[in-house]
Amino acid sequence: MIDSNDGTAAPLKNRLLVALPSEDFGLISPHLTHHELEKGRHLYDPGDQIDLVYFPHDCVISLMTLMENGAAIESAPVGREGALGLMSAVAPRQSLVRAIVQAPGFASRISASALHDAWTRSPALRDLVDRHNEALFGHAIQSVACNALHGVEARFCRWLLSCRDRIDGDTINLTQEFLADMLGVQRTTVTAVAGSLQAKGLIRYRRGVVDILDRAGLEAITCECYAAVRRGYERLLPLPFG
Amino acid sequence: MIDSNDGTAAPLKNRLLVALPSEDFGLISPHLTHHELEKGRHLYDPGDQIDLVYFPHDCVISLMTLMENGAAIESAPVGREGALGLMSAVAPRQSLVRAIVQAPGFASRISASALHDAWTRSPALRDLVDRHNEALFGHAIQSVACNALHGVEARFCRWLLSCRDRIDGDTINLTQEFLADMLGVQRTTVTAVAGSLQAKGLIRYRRGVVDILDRAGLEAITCECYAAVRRGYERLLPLPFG
DNA sequence: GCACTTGTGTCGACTACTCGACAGCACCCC
DNA sequence: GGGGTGCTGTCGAGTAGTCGACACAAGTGC
Repeated sequence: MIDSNDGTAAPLKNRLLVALPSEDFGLISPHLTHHELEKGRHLYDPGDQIDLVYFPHDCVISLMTLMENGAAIESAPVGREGALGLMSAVAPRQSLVRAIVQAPGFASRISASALHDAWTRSPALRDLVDRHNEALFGHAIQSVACNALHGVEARFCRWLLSCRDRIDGDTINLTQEFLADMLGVQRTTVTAVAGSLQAKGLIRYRRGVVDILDRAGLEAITCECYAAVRRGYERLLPLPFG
Repeated sequence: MIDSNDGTAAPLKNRLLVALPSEDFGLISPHLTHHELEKGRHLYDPGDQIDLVYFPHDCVISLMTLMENGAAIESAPVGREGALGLMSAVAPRQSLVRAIVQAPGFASRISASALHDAWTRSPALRDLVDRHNEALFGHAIQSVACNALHGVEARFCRWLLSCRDRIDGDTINLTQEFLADMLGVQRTTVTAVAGSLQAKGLIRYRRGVVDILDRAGLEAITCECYAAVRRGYERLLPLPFG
């Protein structure tokens, strides 16, 4: 448990923080604050200086690549298996993406400068940062292939499963419109796929809410990319998903 | 110029090596060897331990994500703006991808352990590695979006331009079959697009060879991703492309 | 000069997804 | 409880790209 900025305490679910040896965690814990992130909040836009690093506990942050025409598509999600802005622990960095809170929840936050100080003193932290960056890169390159080769249904399922791995519970709050943006497809296509998955009994949905009913069933029809990325995280990061 | 392993000398075109201050370069230059890489050679497969790091001078290495069905699609290219296996300077790493020589040419090579030694002693080298990894990540996430949103013609042009930036000359040796794999599309689609570009006078091609006739014309019909990635490299790495 | 291999052109049926439009329903607010 | 807003369902025309098949041409080796 860690102290919250509003006086309450909350469970420490972020895998990176949990994985740090206690003496190393002690270097950053005095600077960590606990925050509730509301859905839809923009944490960074491309070009923004990364001055705060977020360690999600039960929220999901989407890294969105922006196009000139205003389209924004998810390049990678960040949840309890990782952190947002971790590259700035090494050196000051600007964000390459728009980071938005896709699933609301709690995250621990630290200033990039405090994290950098700890980074200079903790080999364990440096190792963790390297591994995380490698896993995130692995996620990105798998998605490059996935978006070129796999159909919308498989990617839809992959997205749901990835999200599910990072939150508590089987209920995801999102509209079809939002998911269409994430996947870079038309909303009508999402409607069609969602209807088909519901007909198969894999999910149930209503206005702005999707319930996962049959996780194994989703895994059966998603593409190999889901498992490949997950294996990548599990290999490089000390602890499995929740 | 650097000495080659066969007694000849060759120009040092790799931007990372050129950017290193001379005292830092001195740390690695005794361990660098010069090699000619033939087209199609597999330098790494997924899971291989990265024991050698390659700094291309005028060749291009494709990082290919492999799928279970044997499909291999390019996630990112590496040329004179970067290096293959640079993450292993920080700590031992396994390759996530298949790395193949797409355009033949020369590269300098160093063992991962020698590079790591230099890395521990050279802040300039550490900075360069970080910047390179960041730029490569930027490339990957742009490609995630590009593959989801842009048509084959735009991606075809983007690929040609990216390749052109990393070699000397306007002639690229590749078959349509090979390019179809790179882009993750059918060969017949590549034939159609190539024919259309040739009809517009932008390229000329014959069996296994593509000549770029009108680079500006290609830039006009490629997607914004080409320029975005190039800007990313130029911002993070010290020197512009050749 | 001939056979062989390998790369390219083309055709046609098919599918996945786009894009615009509009109707209807669910939920929220007052 | 009624009105409005925003989410979802659906339709239809259109397009981009798939997939298999086959003919042909250009180089390669002998």
